[in-house]
Amino acid sequence: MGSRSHRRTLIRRLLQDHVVSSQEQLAGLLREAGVTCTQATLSRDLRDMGIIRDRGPDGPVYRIDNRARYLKVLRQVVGMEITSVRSNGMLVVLRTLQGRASGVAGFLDAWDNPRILGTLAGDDTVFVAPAQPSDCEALAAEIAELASSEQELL
Amino acid sequence: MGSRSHRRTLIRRLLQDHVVSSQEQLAGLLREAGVTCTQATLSRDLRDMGIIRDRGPDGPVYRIDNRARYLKVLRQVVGMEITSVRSNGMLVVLRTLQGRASGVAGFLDAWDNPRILGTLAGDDTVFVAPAQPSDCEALAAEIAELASSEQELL
DNA sequence: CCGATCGATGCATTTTCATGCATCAGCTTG
DNA sequence: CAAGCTGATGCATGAAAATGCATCGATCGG
Repeated sequence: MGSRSHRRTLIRRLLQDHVVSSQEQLAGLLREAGVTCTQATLSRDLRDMGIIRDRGPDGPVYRIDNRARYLKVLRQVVGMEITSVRSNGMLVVLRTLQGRASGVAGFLDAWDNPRILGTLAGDDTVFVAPAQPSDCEALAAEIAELASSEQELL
Repeated sequence: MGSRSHRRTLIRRLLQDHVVSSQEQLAGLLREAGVTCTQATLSRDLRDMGIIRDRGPDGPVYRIDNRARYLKVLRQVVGMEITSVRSNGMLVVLRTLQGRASGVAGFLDAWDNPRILGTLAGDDTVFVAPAQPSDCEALAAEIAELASSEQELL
C-alpha cells in the first residue's frame, strides 16, 4: 500500500488545521485519522518535507515552510517544462513546452545566476545570454542539470 | 547506482537516432552503449515510457508517442501549479503558483471539458465558470483530482 | 548544573521495488 | 495449421527503501 505518501499528505493537512508542537502529538493526530507510526518516522518525514519547528510566542509550532516548498515545486515544474538545452558557444537556446517559455525565462531571471546576462522568451523557445561567452557551455550544463533532474516521465 | 533512469534516458536517445524494430535489437544498442539488460526489462520500460511499436511500411518501428508524452508531462506540470481549488457554488476559483495562472487556464481550455464554460486568468488566480451552476461542485472535484495527483512534493 | 522533554540517528527488520529467467501468448509467413 | 519471431508475464532473487526500537544529544526551565 502507498502508505508513506498517504501519511505525508495527511501530515500536511493536519498541520494546516491544528497547532502541533511535538512529534508525539502529531503521531496522536495521525492515529486518530487511522495512520500509525512512530516518532522516528515523523522526524524523517518532517525533515524530508521541509517542515520546520517554529518558535512561536505560545511555544514551538510545526509549520510548512511555504517559501522553500514553493521554490522546490517551481524548480521541478520548470525542469519538466524544458525539453532541450543547446548552445552554440555564444548563446544558450532552450526549447520548452508550448506557451511555457516565458514561465521558464521568468524562473531563470529570478534564479539570479551571475552567469546569466539576460533572457528572452518566445512561445516555446528561450534565448539565454551568458555574461561571458566563455561561460556558455558551463551555463548550458547548469541549465541542463535543472532540466534533467526530473526526466523519469519525459 | 541510478541505473534505471539512466537506461531509460538512453533508450529515449537511441530511439531518436536509430530505427529499432525489436526489443532484442534495442538491447544490443544499449549494450554497445555500456548498459546491459534483458528483453523482459525493456518490455516493462517501453510500456512505462509510453513508447509504441509503430507499423511502418518498412516493418515495425518503436517510436515515442510524443503527443501522449507531452500531455502526460503537461498534466503533471499543471497539477503542481495549482495550489488550491475552491468553489462557491457558482464559480470555481483556483490559486496557482505566481505568474502561472494563464498557463493553467490554457490547459483547462484545451482540456475541452463540457462542464467548463470558460476561464479567466489573472497572475496567480483562475476563475472557472461552469456550464451549469449545478456542475460547480463536480467540476471543482474534477480539477482537484488533477491537482492532487502529484502531491508527494507539495 | 540537573532533570525532563523532545528530536535525531545507528542498527536490525520488514517491505517494496527492479530485474533476470523461464514460459506463455500473439502475430506472421508459408 | 505449423514454425518461428517477438512481446508479455509469473515467479524467484537480490538490492534498496521504509520503518521501528533503542539510544544519544540538544534545549529549556528550575
